[in-house]
Amino acid sequence: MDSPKTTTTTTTTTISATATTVSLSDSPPVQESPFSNYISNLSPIKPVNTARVAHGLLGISSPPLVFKSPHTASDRQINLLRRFQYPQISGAETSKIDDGSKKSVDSPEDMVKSGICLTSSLIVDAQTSDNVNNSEQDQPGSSSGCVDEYLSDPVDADCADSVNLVNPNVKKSDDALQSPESNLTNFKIVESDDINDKGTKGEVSQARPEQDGEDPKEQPTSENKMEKIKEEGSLAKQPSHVCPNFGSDLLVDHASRQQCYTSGAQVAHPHEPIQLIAYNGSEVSQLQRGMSRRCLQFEQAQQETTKDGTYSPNPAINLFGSISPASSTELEILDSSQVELTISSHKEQTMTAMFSANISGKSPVAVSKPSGIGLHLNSIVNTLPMGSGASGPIMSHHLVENKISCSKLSNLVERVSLTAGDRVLQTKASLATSSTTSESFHNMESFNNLQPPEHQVTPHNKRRFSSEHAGNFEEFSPSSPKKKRKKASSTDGDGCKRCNCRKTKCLKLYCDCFAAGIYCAAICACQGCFNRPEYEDTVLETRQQIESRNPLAFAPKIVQHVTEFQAIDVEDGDLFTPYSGRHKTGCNCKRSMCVKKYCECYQANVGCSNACRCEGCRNIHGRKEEYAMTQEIVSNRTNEESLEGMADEKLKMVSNNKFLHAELYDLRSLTPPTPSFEYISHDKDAPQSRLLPGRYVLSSESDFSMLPSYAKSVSSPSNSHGNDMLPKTSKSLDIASHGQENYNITETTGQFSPQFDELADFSDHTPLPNPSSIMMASSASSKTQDKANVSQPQVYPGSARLSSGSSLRWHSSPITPMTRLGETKNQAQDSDCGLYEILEDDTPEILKDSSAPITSVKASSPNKKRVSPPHSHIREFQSSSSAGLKSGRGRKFILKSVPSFPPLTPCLDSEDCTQQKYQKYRHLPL
DNA sequence: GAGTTTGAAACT
DNA sequence: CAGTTTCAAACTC
Repeated sequence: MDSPKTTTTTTTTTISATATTVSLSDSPPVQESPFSNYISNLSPIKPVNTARVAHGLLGISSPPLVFKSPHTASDRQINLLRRFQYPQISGAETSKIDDGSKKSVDSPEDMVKSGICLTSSLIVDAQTSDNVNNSEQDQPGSSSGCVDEYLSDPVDADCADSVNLVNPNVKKSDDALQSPESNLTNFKIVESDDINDKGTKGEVSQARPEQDGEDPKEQPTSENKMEKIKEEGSLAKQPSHVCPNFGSDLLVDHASRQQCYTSGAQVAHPHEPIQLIAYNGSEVSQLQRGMSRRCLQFEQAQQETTKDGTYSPNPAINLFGSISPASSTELEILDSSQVELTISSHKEQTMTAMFSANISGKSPVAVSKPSGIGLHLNSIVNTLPMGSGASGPIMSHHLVENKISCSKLSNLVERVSLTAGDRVLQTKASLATSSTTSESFHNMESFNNLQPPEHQVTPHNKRRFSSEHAGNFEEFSPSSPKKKRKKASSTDGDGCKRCNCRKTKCLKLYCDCFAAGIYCAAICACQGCFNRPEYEDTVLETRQQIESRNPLAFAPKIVQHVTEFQAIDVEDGDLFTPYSGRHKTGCNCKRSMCVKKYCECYQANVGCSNACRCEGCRNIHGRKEEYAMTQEIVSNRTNEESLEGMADEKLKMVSNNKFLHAELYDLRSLTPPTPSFEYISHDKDAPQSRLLPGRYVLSSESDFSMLPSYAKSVSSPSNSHGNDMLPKTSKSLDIASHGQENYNITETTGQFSPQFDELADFSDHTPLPNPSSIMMASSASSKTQDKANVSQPQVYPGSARLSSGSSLRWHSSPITPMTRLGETKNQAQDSDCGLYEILEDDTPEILKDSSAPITSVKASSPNKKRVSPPHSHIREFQSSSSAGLKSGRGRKFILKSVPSFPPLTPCLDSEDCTQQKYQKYRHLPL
């Protein structure tokens, strides 16, 4: 298959196909002529196939959602999953194939890379799909992509992903049509190659009966591919880790794959290959991590589990721990989003860590915990908030800490283990450094990742692993309940939950794990835990009971809702204004003043809202009063905007997005602050930031002015930083528009950003071509930037955006990203209204209230153009990331990038920003 | 590490 | 729906 001839032809075909596809995409594909048929096949939009694919995917993937907030399972997630799967696969195979893949990839991918992504998502998709479809070769190649490719790919991948996200249909169609042979085949092949597992194939086949017939073909093709890969592999850079790791990696990958396959998300995407390349290391690790983490996907999990018959049909899985396929699937889904976001950011950030880790060689230990990813929206939310803000490294460290707590790994090591991107980094690192080191490291990670966090607790967790499975939680609890307890703080860096339940058996919402829809892990210090795969039935029953009482009991507590400021410009640019999350039911704090983690709002890094019944609210993320004010303002804005600029905005809309954005920003700046706004600013410090919409603040100056007041307020510790940040931020913003430069600047910004809302404001104000760019700049952490520079230099402005988005993920994502992502993704895809999306699902009534207005605004007025300035705050960043997600709904890359954020960020932020904040808060009178 | 505080969850 | 109790996390020492 891989013969050069084929490749060439394929490429050519692909090109033509691509062009054709593009045209076709718009109109129903012409099926009559063979050529047209072929093209049509390539074309992403085919209902029939799509349906089919959807079935497989949906059936598997969707159900598993732990949360009822159903949206999470959306196509997008699936896509994400797919990505991960690919990466994994690619990771294993890639190692073998890398070089070959590069070659093959080069032609096809290059085209894609060439900026197609930027040019048009459709085109990209078509190409990617075409490439994949046309020749299986391509996929492997893409997947296998060399390190460089990986680096470059990320962007492309992002683009593709974003595209996919944007047009789920397209993806589906592509997958269904094209993938069946190529993609599916690849997967199967890969699996077969890697593991030779019947189960995997069987699973896949189950997922897609259709494919059964294809299998035979696939294998041969796979073999061919493999051969090619091998041949090329020598040439290619090959991520050293990949090949060497096989033992572990393969297993891991396989396991993850299986899960994925099982879930059905496994369906390969033509696009994914590229993505895979990009994400390879990180994604894989993350996936594995996610895998390791047991999620309760209650209903689905059961079903799937039943089907599978065992949590870990594959030996590999078993090795790592019992992971219910279903759960894994869900996790993956959730994780995938996170991972994706995380990956890019992690890649960059992690790079350093990776290297260090590699050097240290402690990596194994570090790996212990899957960065993961907790996966539940709730968990995510919670976790994110925790870490909101700090620098990438810190975050990683933070995350790792949980893991590390048990182990005493160096920070570096921890970092390494933490980041999903590690692999990527490793890959890179391996290139730079000796492959061996990276390899070992990778292997370790993979195992660790796969292993449940519990095991991971200690570097030697692996050992436990077996025991763990065999034994119940009890085994663990006895081991070190106390220790665990302490460290076991509610969330791991990853966002994984840990509990210390003693009386509830982890079957009540008291248990964070249970509440998050995940099984307790070894890390948990719970006693008499029934929240384990072994007691799945019990868990499900209990869950149902609880749900019967409160259908939203397992829904994410933090709902993202568009705030006024969050205004969305979705039309062209898909600007996603950051949106802030709110606690679904609000808090009821009476003595903590919402400045301690006792407050769920504060804990989630979200401001208090009308739903809160708190007393003396001083939530730095936004006071309850402020929230009310904001709403008022928003309503006012809406009115004003609708009146003012309907026509103007439309005109602008017509103009380029950049133009539009810039103008919008300007307009915002111009827009006189609403009285309420001013009032708010005066009144409140930190909270104010939130209230202060960027638009209100005309210029950085205004921001500065704001800042002082803000700083004055004792409550906000960040103020000082904020001041510093602002200037930097502004710079970063300017630069950001230019592209890669952003990264450098961004770094500085990123560090600060987490804490400051102002940044968001700036970003808003700054006339960046794309909001995403802004986001990126602001969000990107120094580490990320560095990495980006190194790894992503390839990326171009357009791509940069994407990448930047990823970087943002780091910073901003922390909050709810996961949750949001899941929800958002689904929602986004669903309808045009990215904004609505959030509200829709999870947002409970309360949120709806706030949201409703927004949506109305959006719909009614051209406001969309305006990118409402984010709330200033860490949240804002996060929100921004989430915003990205929203954008995703639109179609843009941003979405993808946004989703990815969430996972890791928290950790990063957590240390720097969070701690600082925390300390400051402590000072606050409580 | 033990004990206290806190607020959500659960219960009445 | 409100009040009380239970619970586990967050926090303090």
